[in-house]
Amino acid sequence: MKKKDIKILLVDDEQDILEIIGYNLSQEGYQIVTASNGKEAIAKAKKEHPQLIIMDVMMPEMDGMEACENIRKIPELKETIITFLTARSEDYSQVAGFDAGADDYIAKPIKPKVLVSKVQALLRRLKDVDGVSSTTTLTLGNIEINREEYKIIKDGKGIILPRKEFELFYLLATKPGKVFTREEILDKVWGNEVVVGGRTIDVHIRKLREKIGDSFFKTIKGVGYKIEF
Amino acid sequence: MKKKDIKILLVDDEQDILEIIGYNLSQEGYQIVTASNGKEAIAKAKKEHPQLIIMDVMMPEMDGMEACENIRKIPELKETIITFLTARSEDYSQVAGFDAGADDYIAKPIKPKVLVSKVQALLRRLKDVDGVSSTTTLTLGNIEINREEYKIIKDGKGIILPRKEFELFYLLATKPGKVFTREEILDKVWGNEVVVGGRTIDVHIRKLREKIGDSFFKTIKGVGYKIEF
DNA sequence: CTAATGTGTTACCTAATTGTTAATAGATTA
DNA sequence: TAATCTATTAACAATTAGGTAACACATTAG
Repeated sequence: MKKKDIKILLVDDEQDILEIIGYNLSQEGYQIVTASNGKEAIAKAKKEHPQLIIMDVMMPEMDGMEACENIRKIPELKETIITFLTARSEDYSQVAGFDAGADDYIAKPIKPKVLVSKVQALLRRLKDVDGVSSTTTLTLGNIEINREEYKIIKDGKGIILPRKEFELFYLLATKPGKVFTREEILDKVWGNEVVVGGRTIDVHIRKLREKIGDSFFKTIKGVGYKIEF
Repeated sequence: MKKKDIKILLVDDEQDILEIIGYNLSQEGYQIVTASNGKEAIAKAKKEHPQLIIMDVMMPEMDGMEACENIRKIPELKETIITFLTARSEDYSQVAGFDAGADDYIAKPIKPKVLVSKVQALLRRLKDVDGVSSTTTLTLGNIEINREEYKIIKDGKGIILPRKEFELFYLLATKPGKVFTREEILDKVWGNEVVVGGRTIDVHIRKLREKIGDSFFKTIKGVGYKIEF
């Protein structure tokens, strides 16, 4: 999904804030929709199906919490990320409207830069922003890979993998059957600047074979590795 | 807490505004106390212990900011919510106000209806306004987390946690199983601008492990921490 | 058949990460 | 004001992940 396909709903009763935030985010290429109270927010959310809602907690008519609860009840908006704008308060737990179903919060006063990077972080959860896939759970056969929990579940049993092994396995699992060349693997798991020796990948594959099962990993000589099951 | 037990201190140098706001809020059943400058505000705040202070920024003698800072220093008034009245589109005052310890601000010109609902939203933090309980407890397994009292109940026994420890535990508990990166933890528990040393999180995790039980907390090396039970 | 090339395996080293304790400064409470 | 609590840091210990060397094994070309 491209940035310009992402719609953000801003909800605040103060025009100023809507303008400032709206300006900054539209500069980034996002589509902006605004509402100035909870009721309006619900209506717009229904109509526009935004991917992200940034909403003030304190608002007349219907406050953010309430609106959030209502929005959460709408099936089409299950995937929508809702984040609150809250007056500063020291405590995370007080502020985070988790019962209401919020995903995150942003504390006032708002610095545009912070806001933008926060929004980007939130949207990273969505699939393929700018081509970078970031799905959280992969399932292949009897194996489940949970990125959020950093673990895999095979036949109901959880297996905890160290970071590199996990990343490697995860990479291969994103496209079962596809052969990943060593170069590709190095690039994606190790990063294109790191230089490692020639046996490094093999050793990691070895460990995966040990932990997950030899049969899953196929070596294509002279080319690379793939996963099969 | 009932509405009529809630005391609101209004501070403004214009008699008209005090009257209008005062009238509207007392109509709602709140107790109103007024002051016409910063010094008076501090005195009344000390004496009356209002739950909420609505204060103009621009005032003779001592302006709102200064008064706010002073009030914040008074221990008994730690819980008091302070909100400013500001002329519209002075985002300067927003930022500065928060620095002074304000919780929110209301922009002039003030529409009574908006004001009333905003006040209600602000007071929602207080327990049981109009009998609407806002007590929320998270429960996971045999552990109950009560964020109103910063305590958790494990196997019937209450454990009181210091703020940070509680916030950290609470954060992890909102999504059991999910791995929270150090970055994420810092952002949410410590705030996005605070910089703390490298061992701070570990130490807090350690204390939680001591108090709640080692087995709940999983370290994912190179990634972060998660709760499991 | 033998050399050349690529991969598998093991054991080991070390650098990065986390755990632990105690000390200190700052808050908070009595 | 003293007496506690908290949050943070510093210093050091423990752990583990990641990487490599060294060699075994396999495959293919000539």
